[in-house]
Amino acid sequence: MPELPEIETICRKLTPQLRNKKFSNITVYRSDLRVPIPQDLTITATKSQIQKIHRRSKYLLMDLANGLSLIFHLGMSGRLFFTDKKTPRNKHDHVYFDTEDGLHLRLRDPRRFGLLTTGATAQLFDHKLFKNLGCEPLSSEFNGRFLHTLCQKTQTAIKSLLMNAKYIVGIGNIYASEALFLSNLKPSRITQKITAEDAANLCDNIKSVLNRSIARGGTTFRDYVDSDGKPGLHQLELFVYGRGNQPCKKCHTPIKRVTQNNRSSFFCPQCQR
DNA sequence: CTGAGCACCTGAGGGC
DNA sequence: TGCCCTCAGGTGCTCA
Repeated sequence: MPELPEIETICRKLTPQLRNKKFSNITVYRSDLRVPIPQDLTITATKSQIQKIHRRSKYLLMDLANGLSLIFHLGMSGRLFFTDKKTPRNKHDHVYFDTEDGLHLRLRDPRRFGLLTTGATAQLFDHKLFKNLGCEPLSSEFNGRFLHTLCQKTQTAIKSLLMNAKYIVGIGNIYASEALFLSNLKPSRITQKITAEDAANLCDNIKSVLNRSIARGGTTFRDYVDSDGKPGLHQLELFVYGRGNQPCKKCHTPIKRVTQNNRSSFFCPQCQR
């Protein structure tokens, strides 16, 4: 479900509510997510202060005072949200987190493509889940030259490259489609045919679409909500994603939907080349 | 090694 | 109402 802007939104919302607090109790109802939830989580992650909540790629991380970090991934259908403790349990509410001051957070994930595990904070980026991750698109390291070099040394469709986390993290199906539209590049354009100028432009558009979405609390295309149950607003600004057969907002040509790597790609056949 | 294809899992929505 | 199909914000394995 969520891409970088949605995880960033959740991260920013959780920080003021959880920082410097402790989980008094964690209850696991179902542990067989994509990566099984460790048996000892209910012991190791309680009674220790939450010092920092941050994001790497589409992972949400909570660093605890005891040197352990909680690692969350929401997959396609995951939600991390506060609710009343008395709210009846949905059958896909896999974990309950109670804080010492009475907050109640739940992890819900119907498809179970997400994960919740732990890792040593000091060696987090040597962790199996992180060690092969590429560049953060909102960092200064990610610039036009970096992207152009990447395009030169790979031979694939540009959209596949943008969505490949070993090169660039956090960009999923929505933002890849949107950034390519803003750059007038069709998703199937072969990377080696991307010029330095295209790459610089695409890089700027990736940053701006991600930043604009974060500013609007993310994109709610189907059912994304943040930790307060609020949907995002960026879907109001989508140019192509989910708009198959509808007129292009720039030139009125019908938007095309094609399948690429088993995922839908949307683009304007007139504006994007 | 690289890149494409598919599996993992559940639910929603449309057509008949 | 039900059945069968397609589709869904991700990732990682397998195969050529």
